Amino acid sequence: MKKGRVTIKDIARELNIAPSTVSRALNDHPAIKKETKDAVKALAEALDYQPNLLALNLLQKKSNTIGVIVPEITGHFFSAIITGIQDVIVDSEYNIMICLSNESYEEELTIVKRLSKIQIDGVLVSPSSETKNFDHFRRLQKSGIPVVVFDRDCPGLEADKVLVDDYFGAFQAVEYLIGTGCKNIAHLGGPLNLSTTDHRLQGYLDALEKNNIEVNKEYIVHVPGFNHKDGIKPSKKILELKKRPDAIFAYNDNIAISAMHVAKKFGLKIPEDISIIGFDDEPHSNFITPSLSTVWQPVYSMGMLSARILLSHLNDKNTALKFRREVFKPELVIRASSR
Amino acid sequence: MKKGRVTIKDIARELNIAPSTVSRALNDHPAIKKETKDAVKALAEALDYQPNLLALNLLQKKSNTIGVIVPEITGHFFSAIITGIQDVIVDSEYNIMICLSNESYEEELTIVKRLSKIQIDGVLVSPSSETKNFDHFRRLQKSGIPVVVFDRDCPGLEADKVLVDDYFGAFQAVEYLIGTGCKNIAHLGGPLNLSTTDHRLQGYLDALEKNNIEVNKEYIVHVPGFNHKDGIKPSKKILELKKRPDAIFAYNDNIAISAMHVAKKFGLKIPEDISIIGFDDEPHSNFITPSLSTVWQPVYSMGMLSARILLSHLNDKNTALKFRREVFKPELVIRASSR
DNA sequence: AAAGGGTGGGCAAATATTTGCCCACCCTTT
DNA sequence: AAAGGGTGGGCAAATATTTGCCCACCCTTT
Repeated sequence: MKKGRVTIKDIARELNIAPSTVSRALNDHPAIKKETKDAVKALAEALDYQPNLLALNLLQKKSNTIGVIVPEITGHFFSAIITGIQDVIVDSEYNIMICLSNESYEEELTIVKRLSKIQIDGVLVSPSSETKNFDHFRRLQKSGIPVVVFDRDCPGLEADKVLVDDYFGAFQAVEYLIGTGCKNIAHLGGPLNLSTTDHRLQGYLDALEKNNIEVNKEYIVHVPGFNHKDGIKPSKKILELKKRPDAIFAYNDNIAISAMHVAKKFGLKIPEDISIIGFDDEPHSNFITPSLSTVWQPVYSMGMLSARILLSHLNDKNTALKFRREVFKPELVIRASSR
Repeated sequence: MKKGRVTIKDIARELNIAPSTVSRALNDHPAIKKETKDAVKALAEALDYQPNLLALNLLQKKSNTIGVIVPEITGHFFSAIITGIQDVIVDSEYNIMICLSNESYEEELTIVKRLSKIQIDGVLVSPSSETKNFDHFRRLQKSGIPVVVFDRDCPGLEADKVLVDDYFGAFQAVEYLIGTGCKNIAHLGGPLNLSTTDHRLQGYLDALEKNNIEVNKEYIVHVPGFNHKDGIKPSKKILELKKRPDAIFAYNDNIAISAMHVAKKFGLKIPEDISIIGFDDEPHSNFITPSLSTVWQPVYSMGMLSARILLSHLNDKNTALKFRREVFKPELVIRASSR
């Protein structure tokens, strides 16, 4: 009793019954009479018996763990999604293992190998910005592991997907800018090779076209990454243009904030001289000066829904056959950084 | 071969040897001759044999997983620490399981129970702000699981600790404010019952005392949480004081940013009318206007060191006897929000 | 008295791997 | 010829649990 944990055999020996009977008693198997069950349960309680999940895992060939693969967590976006995922999963019998790909295809590959080695039961993934080939996810699916893709799409991969209508968000933001009289609207686009980058760019382009504004190629500059520092040079590039834009629609809030930073350094007034709109609605965006207009996304809900979809597959293997595609609508939030 | 994964027995059958021999061959046991080893390894390769870690876990009574318990991850602080932890652990044979206590003692308790049920091998923890009793961590230690505490101390708990010298950081910040001529320095303190809150407050108090400035109780207001919104009311309370302070030292950057926000609403100029200094040096703090003076902490390194200490215990059970206590020095970063 | 059926629970296999112990075989030595 | 020792590898237990199959026992029925 002192050494090692209490097992089903200890209880069996004590009660002079077979381990199998203890197992059945604890699981309320009908073939066991009430007195035996009661005795077993009482002793299990008394000895503080804890079933050994490691043995169960081996028997059931599953680890009761689901993997979550995200590019990073230092920003607010993925952290909030993970919080949503966690809050759903915590009520299930599953544990979650969070893995960071650091926006690297290589690392993502390693993670997937690792997860499949520990016999993960399901995977939630937002691919790295380098990932163009999705065969590693297909391999998971082939070995029976459901995969749910969130936020960043994997074009061509058949899987459950929980996405945001980035196109719509971008279109709205740019139409709003046009509506307030901006004529020369620049776009600080996201890193290339990302569905979100493409869709936001397309929303920008279509909003211009719909309003008969000609696209100026110089007004579109893509940033190399997602952080503040990644927005500085591109912002300068745009603001140094001979025909300086009177508005910037940025890929995300971080980039929008660097654009504001640079614009101020250039002596521009926001929003009088230039309107700036971001994307994501990070918590601090409301508290900077001027407060940032941006496109809000239901991040937490996306996390929750992704997790729920995965759980539904895990609980009912049959549903794994048809994939769901859920697209959340983002919402434009106008604050002080735009006219 | 098609159904289910390849096991050691499949290889044994194919080669007409015993499974034990296959196991020894794969593990380069000296009792196996080279030819046998080569044959086994070749076939294992050919069949894409993957050892079943679930079986190994059961045998070794360990899950090869370490748990990381943090209060939240939506802020930059814990996300960056986790990134540091992850970057160290990823090179080991361990997996990490991140658990969010949501600043709740109850949830923390549930997490610990869960982790001990899945027979976690080690734990890295920053306790919730509600946690006053550390018996759940002691129980882990008693069952042989090393516990490393980071950032937020658990007073009275004997364990490895990786902390920041909050006292020193606060002292420096306040002395700097005094040095630039501020006479009435307020402190927006952190949530109560937190080692970091206590130490930063003490640094504030001692810096005042050392410079013969009397403490004004009205100048000390504690915030209820860590986010921007939690700083609004306390900031108003302080700025509405008859004798308005000429400087604020805030518990963290979020709170400092709300203070800036409120100060601007009050028509105050920063730093002319009031200096503001935060704590944490979050990435956006450099990009707001005016850029925020703050106290930088080596977050990423703290994560790495915590993970390294835990790994050292896991690799050598003997070192578990003496606990390490590492205290990082923070650094004051002066920007534009202070005179 | 034999057959039938229900109740309660035990045996042993199964999950995949490692490892202590043993043994066969062969060569060498006395 | 017997003893001794080294090499190579097999047997079976061990890890903790579940579960298919079986069986003993008892009562009832014909």
